[in-house]
Amino acid sequence: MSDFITKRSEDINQWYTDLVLKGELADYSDVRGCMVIKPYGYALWENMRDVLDKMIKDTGHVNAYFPLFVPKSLFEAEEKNAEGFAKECAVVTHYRLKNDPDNKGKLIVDPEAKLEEELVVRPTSEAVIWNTYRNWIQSYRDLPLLINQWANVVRWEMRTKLFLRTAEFLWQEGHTAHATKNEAIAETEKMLDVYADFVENWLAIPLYKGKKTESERFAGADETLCIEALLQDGKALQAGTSHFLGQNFAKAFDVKFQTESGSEEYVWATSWGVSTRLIGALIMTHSDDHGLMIPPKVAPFHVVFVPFLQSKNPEQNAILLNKCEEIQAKLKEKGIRSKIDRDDTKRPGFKFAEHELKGIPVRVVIGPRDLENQVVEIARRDTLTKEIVSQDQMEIYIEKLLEDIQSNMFERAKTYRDENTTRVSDWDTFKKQIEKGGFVIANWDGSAETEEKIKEETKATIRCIPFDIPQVEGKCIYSNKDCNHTVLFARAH
RNA sequence: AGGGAUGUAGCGCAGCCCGGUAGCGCAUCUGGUUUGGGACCAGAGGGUCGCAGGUUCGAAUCCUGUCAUCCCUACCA
Repeated sequence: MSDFITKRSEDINQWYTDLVLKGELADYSDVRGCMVIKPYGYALWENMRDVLDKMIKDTGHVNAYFPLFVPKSLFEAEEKNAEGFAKECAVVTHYRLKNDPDNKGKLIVDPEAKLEEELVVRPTSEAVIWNTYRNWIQSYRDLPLLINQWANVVRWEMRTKLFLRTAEFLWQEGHTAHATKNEAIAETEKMLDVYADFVENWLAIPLYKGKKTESERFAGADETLCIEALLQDGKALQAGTSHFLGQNFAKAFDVKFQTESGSEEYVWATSWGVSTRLIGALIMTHSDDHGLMIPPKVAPFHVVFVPFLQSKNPEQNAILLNKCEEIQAKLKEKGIRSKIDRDDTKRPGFKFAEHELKGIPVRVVIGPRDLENQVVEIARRDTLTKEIVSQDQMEIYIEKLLEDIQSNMFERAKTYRDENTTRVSDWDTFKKQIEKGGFVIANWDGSAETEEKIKEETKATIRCIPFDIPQVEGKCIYSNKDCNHTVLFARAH
């Protein structure tokens, strides 16, 4: 059947693409490198966004919106940041089209309408925001300034992959200004914890938290903290980052404030972001050969009802649908989102497969036999098991079941992650382990040269210097020098 | 950006070598029989063959260019 998806064991990249397309999360567009997020995928994003937005606000931040376009002169003000993004920027050079005199009905760029200064389509908003902050910050009383924005950004990628790497993507970016270095560092750490909380407890994706090495650091940052996930293809994925920007942007944009004692100082900055890439992480962490598996806490629908409708039996259909609506109303009181599959042209087996493909956590099946017996059949997506449950108190059963599914999905992902995290101490084992996939814990001498050599020879990078794995004395996996940096290696997306 | 492959109906493909009326399967629509794990029968609709040039009496087919997608490298959230 054409609707079947490729098995993970056959081709995991095709499996992933099948899940996104056939699960109706997104579609390819006719625009290079850009995708269309379909209603079902966008509903998932909205749920994720709403939860995270609340967490960001609960930690004292407010939302604002800054322009899509960045004048080139502003963009280049912070040199390291500009250099880091330069080769993936889309640039607007003209502001007008006109009719093509040689080709009726076609348009050409009007050469008369060249912009005096080119506009960079934001790959990130530090430049525009810091240029604005200069005007907003005069005194220590204006600090801290804690602002977040939900926006789209563009990074001109050569090779794209649905959700995981697209030219345009949606994200949130927080940009904060502080009076002291310590306060900015605390903010950087706090937001990393917010991300970790969100990703582990809502998306059910286990993480390693840590800090980036200098070579993996965000351009323009003094320190980059990150959360790293392990996907089912054995590759690591940076799921979110939080940057301590020092005074780099304050100096580049001349953002100073007057202290209580009257002196003038540059402010300290942070920025932090997560994107629609998290949807890719979610898909690649939880799904199986039957399709998507969406954690209940962010699923567009918690429950789908499949009544056994028969096109020639409208009376019975009405009774079945009534029963579904009755249960649906009770579920709604508990905050459980559900939908009823009212299609009477498809057979039940087809529908089961369809809803499994879309990853709906719980399926409630009800037919004439169940009506007689006052029961329903409840199937859970994570284990694919079914149970017959009495119709009274169903909403309590389902509420509990959703919690079980959420925690089971996290535990299962954590087991996979832990089983694929290996500590090694010799180079041969290191290479073999990297080849197999997963995280490899090893000691590193701290030098960029060693890091680079390891990358050249194994394609593995240092994902982070992890916070939750003890730093131990030992010899560097590559150079054999004594050292005490214990780091996390993996091949990454 | 480099190497390889592919663009023909909504999807998956055949036809191309050897130029001569556009095909198949799935999906869709209509009617009927079905319905507790991806139903069956009959009929119907749907395509400027990625796009632009060229060769030719004639191009899906040959030639040139171009764009896009997929895989492998490089880069990246």
